[in-house]
Amino acid sequence: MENKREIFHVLTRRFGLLNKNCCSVGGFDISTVQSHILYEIDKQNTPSMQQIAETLAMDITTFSRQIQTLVKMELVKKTPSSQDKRVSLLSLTTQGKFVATSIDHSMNAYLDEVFSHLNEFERETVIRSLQLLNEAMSKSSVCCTPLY
Amino acid sequence: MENKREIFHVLTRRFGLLNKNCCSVGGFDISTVQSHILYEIDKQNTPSMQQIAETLAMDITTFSRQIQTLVKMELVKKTPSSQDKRVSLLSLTTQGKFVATSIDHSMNAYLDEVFSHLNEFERETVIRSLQLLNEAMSKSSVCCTPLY
DNA sequence: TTTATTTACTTGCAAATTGCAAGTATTGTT
DNA sequence: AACAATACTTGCAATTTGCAAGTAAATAAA
Repeated sequence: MENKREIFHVLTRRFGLLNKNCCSVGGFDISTVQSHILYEIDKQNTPSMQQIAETLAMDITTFSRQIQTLVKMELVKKTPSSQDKRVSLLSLTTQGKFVATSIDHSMNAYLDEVFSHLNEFERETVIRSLQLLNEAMSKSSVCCTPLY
Repeated sequence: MENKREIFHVLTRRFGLLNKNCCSVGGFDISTVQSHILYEIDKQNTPSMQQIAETLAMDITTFSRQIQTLVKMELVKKTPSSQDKRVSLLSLTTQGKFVATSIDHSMNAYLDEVFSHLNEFERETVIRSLQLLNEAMSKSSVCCTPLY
């Protein structure tokens, strides 16, 4: 299979599957989108709604409602900014942090299992290549603009 | 970023974006899922519903309805099998074939643009690595089982 | 051959997700 | 002070999803 599209088609689907079966942690049933949101909140330093929505290239209204859900689940906390009262700053609750960490662990475990089918050299090459691909996509004008 | 999860998180999101902005062809507005369905029908030889649904790891009921939509759009044709009257064989209409081909072209163009940010050596390494990754995922027990 | 089981789908909800339009506060700008 | 811009939030309405339950045909068992 020399065809790039073919490779990406399969890869996309597989990533979807990987992301799907990763997100049930201690009674919580987290959707893929929600796990991405938790991940980004965890990574950034008390970000605003806008920030995360833009990073994930999500519509702000959809994002707003997802956050409402996550707040109800007591995984995310919304704090009004003292600087700018329009802004809500996002952070993980203790529970949220726990869930995010758990997902991170299981995702890494999944990935380790996947990579165990490669030898050391291949593993390193693949990782390096994915980084290169990420960089290429970030430079691309046709897609993938956010997610710096 | 040595963290595998980080890499996959970003890559997953970027793939999502790439897949999203690829699918408006001549008046038709194709969703990502639908483009994947068209792709697989085109690839396989008059497959059954089950076959495609399984390949794409989709719930058969969801799939059934997606096919109904695609049939209404006159992109897909459903032919009852003469061998087994329970089975519906899927094929692309002329229009469907055209749409599938157009999407394929534009996806490849997007990918070419992305890869243009790499040099020849990197390009080949990355492609080869993605193939390796696909193989590793196909061997994995934790995910990605269909999509042989 | 009749009866039961499995297979290949299709429909009935009911819930979740999405995005555009329109609205509410704030904040910044003439 | 008046107007525009920003950071969200709500009102739909369409789409998508999956489990349960149903139909019809094929296969296995009695």
